[in-house]
Amino acid sequence: MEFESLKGFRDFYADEESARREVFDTIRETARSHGFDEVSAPSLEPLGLYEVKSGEEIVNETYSFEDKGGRDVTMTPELTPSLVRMYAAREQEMSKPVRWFASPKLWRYEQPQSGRLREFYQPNFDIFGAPGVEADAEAIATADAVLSNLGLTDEYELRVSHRGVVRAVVSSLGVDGETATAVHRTIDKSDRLNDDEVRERLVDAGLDDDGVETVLSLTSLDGWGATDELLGVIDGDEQREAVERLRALDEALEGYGVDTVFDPSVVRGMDYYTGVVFECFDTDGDLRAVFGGGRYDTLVEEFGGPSTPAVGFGIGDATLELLMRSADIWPAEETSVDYYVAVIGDVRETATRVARSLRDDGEEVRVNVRDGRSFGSQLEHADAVGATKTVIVGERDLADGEVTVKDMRTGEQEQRPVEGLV
RNA sequence: GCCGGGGUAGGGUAGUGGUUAUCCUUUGGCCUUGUGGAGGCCAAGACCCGGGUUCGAUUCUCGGUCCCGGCCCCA
Repeated sequence: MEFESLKGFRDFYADEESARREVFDTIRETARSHGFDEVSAPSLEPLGLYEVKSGEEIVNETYSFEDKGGRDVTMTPELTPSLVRMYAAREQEMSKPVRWFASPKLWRYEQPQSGRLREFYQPNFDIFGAPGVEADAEAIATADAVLSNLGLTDEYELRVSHRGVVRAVVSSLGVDGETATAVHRTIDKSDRLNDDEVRERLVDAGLDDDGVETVLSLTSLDGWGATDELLGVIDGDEQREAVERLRALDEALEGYGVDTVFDPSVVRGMDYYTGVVFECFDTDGDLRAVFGGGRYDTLVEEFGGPSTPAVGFGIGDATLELLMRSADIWPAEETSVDYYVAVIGDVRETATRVARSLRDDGEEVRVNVRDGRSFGSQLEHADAVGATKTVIVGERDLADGEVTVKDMRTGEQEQRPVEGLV
């Protein structure tokens, strides 16, 4: 084979695409049932769109190039900046809050790994113009509904935190720049590290003993009961505000019947998050985040729009597939069709008419397009392509103005008049 | 960007420094243009790419590439 697909890019053959489509249909239906309107955005954007607030790492991991007009452009590595741009451009004509759903393909130039590819799908849900905890809860509950509608139950866990918590802790340490970034990352990683490893990283970052102990007392917190203790780590306005918000969120989610856990190690990579942040992991802890999101209340304004609060999340398709496969609920990879029209003898014209009338009636129909194929072979083919029924159009029946409709599963068949088959 | 393990027909595999590279499956044809999922027969289909060593490389070696996994980062 002379050519193959690029590293980290996938071919979806019919069976695979059919399974993927089934999953995405469920996601789309969940979006609709939760009142999100579907939009879509360009796949190529000006590079500058991501330089504003996505974070340096994201920009380094993009497929970027100069186009023939000398513009620096980028294959979209995430959707939020595009949505924010779209929102800012038309916000005046839309009734708030605005709820958008989209399921774009995105691209990142990274080393492919389990649950990570260079081209992937990422269904996104966003709410613009609702500042309160009700919108946070609605976003998280929608994310939860997506997974439960897909058939997942206790295979996943929702973890919630607030950027204000980490921000307050870092500012109490009196550090900034690289040190602050290193502290962020260590907190983010702390779930997968033991205390000694966390301590080592913090010392490397340049924290003094008090600073290290402050961060450790934060990362050792776990569960909603620990929100009280947060105020013991740092007691300041920002911390209190974050704690109150998280408690209100927990309460609001009760109404949805959605369980979450408070986990101060949830930080999120995007620089634009400002408040509540959340992510979802498999319960076994083997996979990357299935989805992640949070509140970004300043991004719209930074993109030239009016001050607009926003909250949203994105679901990575690769990890979702891994999780569904491990739960054994990935849809069957097979294609199907309602009818196969078999042709025996010189009856092409009638067969075509039969196919047309079935299609006009909304059925999915595959008609034999190879004259001279043996009848046995046609039945075999009908079976192979997943036909529910086969209409046998043959000279013998046609003498009586009839065709035979065969149920491919039971093998039962009945004679039907050609006219008025439907 | 870095590190480790891999690459034999469409899928799964066996094997080898030297005749025609194994088996299962698949695909096409026929038995079979009026009854499929079974069976029989026939056919198609592969040593990732390039350099080196060698009389000879699919096999050894080096580089690349892709896949799998880990780090960084992240969905």
